[in-house]
Amino acid sequence: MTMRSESDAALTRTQRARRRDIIDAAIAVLSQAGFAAASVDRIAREAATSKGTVLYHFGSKEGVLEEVVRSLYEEGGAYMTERILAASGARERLRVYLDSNLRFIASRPEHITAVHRILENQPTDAEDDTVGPLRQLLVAGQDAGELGPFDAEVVALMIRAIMDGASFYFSTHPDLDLDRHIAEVIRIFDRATAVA
Amino acid sequence: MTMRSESDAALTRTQRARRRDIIDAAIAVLSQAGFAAASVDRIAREAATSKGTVLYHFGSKEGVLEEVVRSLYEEGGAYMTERILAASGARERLRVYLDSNLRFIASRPEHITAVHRILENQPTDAEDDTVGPLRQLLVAGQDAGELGPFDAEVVALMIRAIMDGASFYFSTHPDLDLDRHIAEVIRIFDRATAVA
Amino acid sequence: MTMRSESDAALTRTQRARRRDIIDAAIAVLSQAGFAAASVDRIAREAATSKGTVLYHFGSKEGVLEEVVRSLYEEGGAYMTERILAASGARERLRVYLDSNLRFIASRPEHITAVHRILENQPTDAEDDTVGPLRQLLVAGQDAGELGPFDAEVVALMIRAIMDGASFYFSTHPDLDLDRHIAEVIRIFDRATAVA
Amino acid sequence: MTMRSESDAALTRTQRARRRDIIDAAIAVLSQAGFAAASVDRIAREAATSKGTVLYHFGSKEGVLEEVVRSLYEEGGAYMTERILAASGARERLRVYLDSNLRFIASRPEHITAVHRILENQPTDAEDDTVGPLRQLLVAGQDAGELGPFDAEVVALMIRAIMDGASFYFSTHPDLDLDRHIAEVIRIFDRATAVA
DNA sequence: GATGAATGAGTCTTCATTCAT
DNA sequence: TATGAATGAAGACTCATTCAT
Repeated sequence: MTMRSESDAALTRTQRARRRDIIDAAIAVLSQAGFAAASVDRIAREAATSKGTVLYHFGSKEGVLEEVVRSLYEEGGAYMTERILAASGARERLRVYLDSNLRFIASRPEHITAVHRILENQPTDAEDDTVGPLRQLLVAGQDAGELGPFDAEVVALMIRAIMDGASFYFSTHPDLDLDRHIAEVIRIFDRATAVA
Repeated sequence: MTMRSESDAALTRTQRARRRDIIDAAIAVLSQAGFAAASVDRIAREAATSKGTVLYHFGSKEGVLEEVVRSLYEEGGAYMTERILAASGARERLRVYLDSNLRFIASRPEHITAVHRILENQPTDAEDDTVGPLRQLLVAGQDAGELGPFDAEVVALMIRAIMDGASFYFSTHPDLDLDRHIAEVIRIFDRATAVA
Repeated sequence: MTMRSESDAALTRTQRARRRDIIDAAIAVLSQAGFAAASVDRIAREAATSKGTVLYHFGSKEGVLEEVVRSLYEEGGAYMTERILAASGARERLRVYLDSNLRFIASRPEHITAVHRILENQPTDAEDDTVGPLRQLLVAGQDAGELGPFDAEVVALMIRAIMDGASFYFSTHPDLDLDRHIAEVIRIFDRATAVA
Repeated sequence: MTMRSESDAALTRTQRARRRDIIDAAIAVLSQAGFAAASVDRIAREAATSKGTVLYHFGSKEGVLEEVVRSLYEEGGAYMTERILAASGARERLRVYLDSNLRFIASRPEHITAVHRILENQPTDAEDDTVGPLRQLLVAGQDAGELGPFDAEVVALMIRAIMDGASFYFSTHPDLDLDRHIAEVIRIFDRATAVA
């Protein structure tokens, strides 16, 4: 074991870069070749390194996949949370939720596809958490009289389903008019949640 | 050949019944344990038979999975097509589309989850075909003046995404009030596609 | 078990024909597709029957292969032995040996290829017996002063090797001038065994 | 990288040595137990290693067998080609061909048997190439007036057949007098190809 | 007599992981 | 830090054989 202090920034930076390379490679293989093809060896070759090195950095294949998932959530949270919190009013917050979510999805379709494939192939499915905050947002809007009397659970589910479906559609339609697409989704949920 | 009564089923399974058992087992394993866990051996044990028997009847693992997919499409087509064709007018046809689709999904959530997992783990993804007919239905309604000036492609995609998401939700919420859920979805798309 | 007397010629004839069909199918598969491809199932399909039927008639796969070998030896013996015994003098007998052997090989190249493939893939190799009679023929000729002072063992081996090689050559060169080929082989061994 | 002495061989096998071990094991199993018995597992055990290691080094079973064939051709070419080219005159060249060929066969009968078994069990058989050069040698000798008016194709085939048969005979008769055997073969073909 | 169905043993191959260097 | 080598577990598939009908 080599000694390595926290302040040894040069090495740490190298290490981080190498980890980033491997995660990027994993994302590329997962999104382009599918879950079954994403072996440690294939990811290593995509990252121009060796199987041993991948496992040296992440301990196990599961470690790599967890980092692929974690980093997406981290980036997604950073991207969306402040935008949504900055919005005032439930209606505006819903608009920003849809807008920032779809823009984030469009900005990294491969990463999102990769995470989908990982989650679909894992026994643990506790995705319900992603619906909770959204439902709360809607219910708060209804309580405040800003949003109409729709079923918040159903609408939240619809929105989640549309977000999940969007990544697949975006990655297969690179020439999409994103602004128009987003505007249309917002318009429809504006109508769906209107008070009148 | 001796005549066999229906009640003799335990001893004299016909080939069709054995195939059905295996397909049911494959659906159960795929939906409950995921694609990666769905080995031929696991499916065989779930069907209370042997690996060799599964491959004897279907030739290969791929043959089993293809039959899982095929049988769902067959059943789904039979279930929905006549209902939708029977409807008059684009608005009514859209309602029937949503209703029959969601009822079919709710009637066999495991089968649908299984097919999702198979398609997600296959290289070839040409699911766009499922959006085409729906878009045509919407455009026809717009041309006839029955439906408003929304973006038919976007709405069709939203509907497809919601259908795809529904099977997961239905299978994880068995106590769901299906009628209410369906009514809400229909209400929202009624609004979204309203002329005014 | 059905009763079947020896005089029940109709059934016996059927049975013999069926066995013959299966042996012919085995020969065809072995010679055309190789030993590895010669599964019971493949042989059965080639014979337009079922795996169960093949095993019913021959007990095991080994039984089929043994019959392929046995029938060739039987036919070969019947074809060659009387011709060779009818020849007078060692030199003439050697000529007839070469001639009848090569003609027999040319008459059923597939059967001979099939037997080669079987023997090559069996642990038991006691092919030396085929050289013995030939060596005796040569030695007798030398003792009688008809043949020269060559090494009988080596010449016998050469002849056997040429016979073995001939079947492969004959089956890959159907347009061969057999008479000329045989004449040449005889001429060479006439010279090789000449007294002077 | 530490310097390693030759005597350190037990601990630090180089990849080439390990590959050689596996090829030797494959040759041993093929020649002693036959093609059907030559499973990857059996070869691995013969090489005192594991199935995984064999496939790690050669990629597939086919890769192992190809190397068994390739290495024999390489060694045979190196052994014979220079000797034959060094000979002057067709008659002398034929003698050297027979001599070097038989000596090479006698020097590694197991390897040759192994290659025979591999080629016999492969669909593609284009062994005719081995006859071509030999026939050319004979025809050149006839054109030069050194060799008599025999059928070059037939004689070439006879020689090839004898070479092929020799490996089997040599491996089953380890106490053979090789020099005498070779001398006899050469004598016979000297006579067979004599001008007079 | 004949055959469809079933099965267990054996084969090749992939792959995540461990380890020595 | 990095990696080549090695390995065992698991998977899909083939196939000879058994058995009930």
